[in-house]
This record gives sequence, C-alpha cells and structure tokens, in this order.
Amino acid sequence: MNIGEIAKRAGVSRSTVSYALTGKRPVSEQTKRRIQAVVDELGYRPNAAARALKEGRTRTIGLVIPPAAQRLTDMQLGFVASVVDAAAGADLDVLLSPSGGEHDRSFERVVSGRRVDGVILMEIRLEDDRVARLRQTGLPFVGIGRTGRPEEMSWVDIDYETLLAKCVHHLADLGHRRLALVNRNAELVAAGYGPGHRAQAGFTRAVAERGLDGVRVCCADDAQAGQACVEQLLAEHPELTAIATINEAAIPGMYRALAQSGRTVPRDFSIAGVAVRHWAENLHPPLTAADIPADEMGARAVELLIQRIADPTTTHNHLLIAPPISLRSTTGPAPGHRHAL
Amino acid sequence: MNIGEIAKRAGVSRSTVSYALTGKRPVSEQTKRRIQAVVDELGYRPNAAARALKEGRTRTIGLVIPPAAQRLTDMQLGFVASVVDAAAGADLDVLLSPSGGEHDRSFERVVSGRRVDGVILMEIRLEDDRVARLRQTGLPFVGIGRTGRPEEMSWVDIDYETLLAKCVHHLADLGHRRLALVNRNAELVAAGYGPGHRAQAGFTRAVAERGLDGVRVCCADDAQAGQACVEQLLAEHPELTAIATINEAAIPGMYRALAQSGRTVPRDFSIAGVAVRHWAENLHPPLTAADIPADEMGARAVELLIQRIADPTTTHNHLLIAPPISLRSTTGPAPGHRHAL
DNA sequence: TTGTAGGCGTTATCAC
DNA sequence: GTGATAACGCCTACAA
Repeated sequence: MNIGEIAKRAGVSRSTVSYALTGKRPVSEQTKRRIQAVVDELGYRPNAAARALKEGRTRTIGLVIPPAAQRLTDMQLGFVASVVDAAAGADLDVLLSPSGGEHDRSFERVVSGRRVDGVILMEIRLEDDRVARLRQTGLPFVGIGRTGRPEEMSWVDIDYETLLAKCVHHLADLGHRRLALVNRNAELVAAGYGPGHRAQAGFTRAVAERGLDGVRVCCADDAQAGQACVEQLLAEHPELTAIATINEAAIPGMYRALAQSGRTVPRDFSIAGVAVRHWAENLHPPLTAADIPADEMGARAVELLIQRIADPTTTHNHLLIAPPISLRSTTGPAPGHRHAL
Repeated sequence: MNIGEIAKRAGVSRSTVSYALTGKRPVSEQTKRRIQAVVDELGYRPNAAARALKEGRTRTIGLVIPPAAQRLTDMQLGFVASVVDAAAGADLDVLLSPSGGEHDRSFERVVSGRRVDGVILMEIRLEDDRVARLRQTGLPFVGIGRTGRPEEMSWVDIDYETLLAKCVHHLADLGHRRLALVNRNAELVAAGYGPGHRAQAGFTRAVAERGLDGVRVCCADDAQAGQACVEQLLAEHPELTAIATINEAAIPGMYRALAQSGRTVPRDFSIAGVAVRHWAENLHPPLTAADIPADEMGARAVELLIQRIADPTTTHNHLLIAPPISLRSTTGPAPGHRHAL
C-alpha cells in the first residue's frame, strides 16, 4: 500500500495526497475528505524509510545503554523508562543500542548508518570513546552523565560530588567520626566512570573538612557483593559507624551484613546514599538518600536532544542535579554520641 | 557522504562500490582495496533508510513493552535485556514501543509505518487487540506470552498453570493444608492477563486434587502492597501456613508482613513462587521458586522471529517452559506436621 | 571484471 | 487548488 495507490483510488495526484496528509499546502475540503476516506479504508500510513530518505530525518532517537549482559541498576532503568516515555510523548521512536566501547557494531550502525536523528548516551566515562565518535560524526547527542570536559557537550547529570559531601556532612552532624564510602564496582571506577570518581572526590573533601576518618572501597553491583564488602569492612575497621554509598544494588546486602554482625540500623550504624525515591522508600528499612528524579532527568535529556536536533549550533546546555537528602530510617546519632540540642 | 561520492573518489562506478561492499558479485582484489581505502578514510556507511527502501526490509525488530509508567518486573526486564542482546547478536536493531492498547500511536507507527521487519510482543492478554492488529497487517510477530487461542501465533511462554500446581503439590507434600495464591494486580487480571488466569487455574486444580483449602487474592506489584496484602490475609485467615505467588515485586513486602506478625520463614510459614533465578537467589531468605530462564526465552523469541521473517508462511512455533522448582530457603514442613520419612 | 540505468515511496519544486 | 516530475541513496538486473 503506497501513496500512489491512494491517489489512484481517490482520483487525485500523489502530491495532493501527500499535502492532504501533511497539511503543508491547502487542499479543498472535499478532496481532503475523499482522500481521508480511502486512507482510513485501506489503513494507509506513509512508509517510514521513504520518508526518512526524502526528508533526511528519521523521527527516531538512539538510546545507548550499557551492554545488557551487565544488569542495569534501578536508576538506569528509571532513565531508560523516562526517556522512552518522553520520546513517545514527542512522537519519536527509540532505537536501543547496548554498547560499551566505540567499536561496537550496534553503536556504529546507529550513528553512522544515519538511523537516528540524535542520540542519548548513558553511563559515560570521564574519557569516552563514544562521545568522541559522536562529536566526530556531528550527530546531535545528549549525555545522561558527562565526560571530564563537560563544556564540550550537552548533558544532564547528578552532582555526585556535592551529594556525597552532603551525606558526609549529615553523618558528621550526627556525630559519626569514622565512615566508609562504598563505591560502584572496581572495573567501572578504574575505567574512569565519572560518578565513581566524583563521589570519591566529594567524600574525600568533606571527610577532610570535618576532620574525619574515611575509608573508601569499591563493591560489585549486587546484594551478595554488598554483604561481603561490609563484612570485610567491619572486620578490618570495627570502629566504623556509618557508610555513604552510591551503589544501590549492593545495599540490601549491606543491611544483611550489618544485621548479622549484630548491629541495628540506625541505632548502631547509619547508611546514607543516592537512589531513586521509589526504591529508597521500598527498602526495609527505608533508606535515607538523595532522591534522584530519574523521570525528570530522562525527560529533560529528550528535551535537550530535540532542541539540538532542531538547531545543532546552539550552545550546549547543562543540568546538574543535586536533590536534597530525604531523611528516612537509616541514619541516626552515632553510638555513644550526645547530640547537641 | 553517499555511495556516489565514494565511487567518484575511487574512480569506479557506484555499482562497483556497492558490490565491493556487499560481496554479491566478484570484484577484483585491486579495486576492492582502493574502494575500501576510501570507505575507511571517509568513514562511509550505507544510508539505512535508502537501503531499507530499496530492499523492503529494515533490519530492525520492534519490541512492544508495557507502558513505561507502570514499572516493569524483574522478569520483564530480563526479557527486554535478552531480546536486545540476542538481536544485537544477529545484527538487528531494536525499536522500543511502550504501548498497551491497539490505538497507541507508537504502536501504530511501528507496525503500519513498516519501521520494523517483525515484532516481539510482551505482556499479552487472553484477548489482545495488538495481536489482532498485527495479524491483520501480516507483519511477522512472536509473543513472549500467548493469547487465549495460542495455536494462531508463535510464542514462548511460561507454563504458569503447571508451575503453580507444582508449587501447591510441593507445599502439600510438606503438610500444608491451607494456602493462599497471591496473584498480580487486580486490574491486570481483570483485563484478562494470561499468566494471572493460568496461575489461578493451576492453583485451583491442584488445591482441589489434594483436598486443600485455597484462598486467592490479587495484589499490586510492589513491596508495600505485598506487605498490606499479607497482613490482611493473615488477619482474615490466621490458619494459613503457606503462600504460592507469581507476584515477584510483592515478595519483599510479604517477608516483612510475616516477620512483623512474628512468623519465621520457613519454620512457621512457607512461600513458593515463580521468578528469575538471579532475583530469587538474591532475596533474603532466598526464595524457593521455579527459575525462569529469561535470557533463554528472549533469545528464543528472537530466533523464532528471525525464522518467521525469513519465511512468514511456516507453521507456528510454540515453546512452553516449565522449569523445575529450585528448593531454597522459604519452604519447609507445615508447623506441627510430622513429615513421613 | 566493470558500467548503465531504473525504481523502491516520499516530498517538494515547478507549472498550470 | 491541483498535477507532473525530479530528487533522496541504495541495490540489482542487464549490458558490455
């Protein structure tokens, strides 16, 4: 079923059908109705490939996610969901590309086969080949996350540095003197994963400012690793009374390790983190955490991308998010600490 | 950058470039090298839209997921991940369409704009408008899940009926006499969600076969609802000693409600369910459950789809999966029951 | 071994 | 207000 067939049946030319459908030039009410009737009857929709070829745009955006093999965190899933939603709201389709490095086949297909009008990139490293490649092709793109030279691209990101500093200050205010930072998995951090490094920087800075003892560890992104990690932490540093973390996936395991060591949260031990609200609330006990507005971030990323697609020459936009910490049930006064009233 | 430009720079015709790249006709070693050099230098890749238009296929599959607003379960996420992975392995791109009903814009774009060569459908109802629409368009499709008339389509699905019956028999063997089925959310079940109905059927049948008392409830798909649901269940049926469930998302809440009622799992109360292994293992205590091989199911769905795209006239394929129940830490002898040895 | 040319389905420019 | 026609970039008979 193509536009020629519709034209024939409606007794008009192909261009008239096209204009009747797009409204880009006036068509008489009567012929418009006749055309619409045929279109409805045959269920005609313009062929996307032909249109893309002619118009030079695909009405599709690419969403580059971490390789599916490694399970996405709840926050990442939140980004994906909100990007897909926001795109649908703007009548854009989303092409998924699970790819890590630059030479990924799927990534190359998407960016250099001109399959999309723009790209949203997740899980960005401080040095990121994909960013380099995208800049090279000139394809509009927006990061959820940013590289080490953030002026050079458009992005929305979480201000992990500030957030972790806030966590430390909050814990320090409660009298905690010895804390640990539980980071994401070691490979990711070693590979220059921005949030890992920025969280570390914020933690280190705040710990120094408050004159505290801070220990920093990496931990694989799952509950079992979280449990093992905290067990080891408690063995090596029994004086610890609090943890700040950006590793959501590991938290349930941390809870277990603390419980099994005989520590009650938050009476004996405090935890503060960064997570999506829904998830923090559903945890037991509910986690004191900076609530990341994943929905909003995805939606804003799509907005920025649409804007860049419309005019690729505009200056870059940046949105750095540092939501307040929501007090829930995992932080309390340090054991033996008389809180100043 | 198009094929003509490459041809010009390599001093050959456009067709020679095309043949050199696709290998569909022999090209001399020398010209092939010359062409490849230019291609590499300019980073040329054929335009996907032009190729799709000419060839009549897009090398893309559509993946229809539940609207992003409603959070996907871990199992559904497993399906998405494995479909995306398997598709990438076959050099296919994946276009995501978050849509529930037939008249969804995104769904219509994908199926009638010929944006994809085939579709994988998730969260299928016994009566499903999207299935009707897809059959009407003639676009190849495969369900992860099936309708009430499963002969009419290709699918991979979980045999919830058998699985729930198995759960009941397992619990009955342990001496439990009064059990509850905790289903997915009421709207979904009311809308004719297949797994909900089939689980109910299997539960009801097995309960009758063993002469047990069975109560059946629906529960929203989150931990808080799970907690509330079990609290109410225990209040209204204090004699219950076991639950069988297909509602993974609610399980953490069920654990909490049981703990707060003073019941220890599995000493005082047993739970058996259906879940992805990774998730069941990570739960605390680890869940006795039928381990759904989400990776395999997604991969098989892609395989079936590729096959149907290659030859849409082949007879339909069906894969009904009923994995064994893996004994973990949530089922034990009914309280006061002397197990026959 | 290579080149020429037509057409996939659309939109947009030109003419009427 | 409407129609003819030329592209968009690619693939693939058909010719040489």
